[in-house]
Amino acid sequence: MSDGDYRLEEQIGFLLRRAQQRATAIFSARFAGYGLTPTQFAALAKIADEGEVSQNRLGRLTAMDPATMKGVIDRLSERGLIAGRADQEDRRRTQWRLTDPGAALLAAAYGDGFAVTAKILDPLSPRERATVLRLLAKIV
Amino acid sequence: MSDGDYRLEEQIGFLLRRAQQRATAIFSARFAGYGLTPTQFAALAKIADEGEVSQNRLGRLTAMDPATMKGVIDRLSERGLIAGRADQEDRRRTQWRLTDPGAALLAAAYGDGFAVTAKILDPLSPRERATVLRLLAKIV
DNA sequence: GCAAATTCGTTCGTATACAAACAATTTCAG
DNA sequence: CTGAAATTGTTTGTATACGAACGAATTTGC
Repeated sequence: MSDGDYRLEEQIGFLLRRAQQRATAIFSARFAGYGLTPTQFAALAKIADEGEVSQNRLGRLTAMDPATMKGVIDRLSERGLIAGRADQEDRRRTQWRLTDPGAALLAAAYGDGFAVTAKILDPLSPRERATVLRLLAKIV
Repeated sequence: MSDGDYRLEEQIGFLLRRAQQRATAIFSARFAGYGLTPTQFAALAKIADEGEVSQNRLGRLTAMDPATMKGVIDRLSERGLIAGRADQEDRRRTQWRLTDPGAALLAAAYGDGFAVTAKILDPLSPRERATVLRLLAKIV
């Protein structure tokens, strides 16, 4: 396989990495005031959806492995945005829910979440936006 | 903005993060024998393209900031895959090139790079593959 | 020419991301 | 019922990723 054939800029992996860099940058700019990262926001949103959820299950819902999930949970918990309790039925589990400040912060932030999505997709036409979402969902 | 409106799974940022997780997993499985990460492979491929390249310029070509680039350079250099020399014309710069073992490893790995790309795109039709590359290039 | 601005590379701190190994607990199979 | 298997959460180590601040060197603007 000759060198000249491999064009990094055309590889899907490289494009995905760069697209995610731009997406994260747009998110960070918009969420600087909240002090939330993309993964932290995803965790809060999913806890809100579930009402109460175990740590590992939250990890599966937000696509974080257990080790990563622990760090995210620890930081949200230290900030008082979520609270955990030991599960009586399964003593391995910790169930997590939003605190009132966490719910209030999330409620205020949802609109910015939509704004981030809109800005990331801004270079595309409405038709292209639907296409890219559909194709990405297929390769996930 | 009501909670129920925000569906994490449909946000472009979340899809990009999950797609990249899958891409990285496929890369890691294929490149386990080389002990190369996606960014390390990208750096080697770009150094090969350039012949000789400064650290910051390599970072721009591979989409890594200077702090990240340093870590990647250090690990490739410690393994003897690349070698650096002080630039006489601009004494702030270090110029990097492949060593013979680095060039040999890269030559052997190119084919696996194509295989990774093919496997990531496997769920898509040829037409869809071209579309997703084109749309991702637009949002980068 | 020369001060200001920029560039190059480094360092520190924080936050994902994941492999691997682990103890505690629960579930499953025979 | 009981030993094996699976699940839950933790810890350690390695590797991106990037903001911020920094000294050294170079380029720019006037």
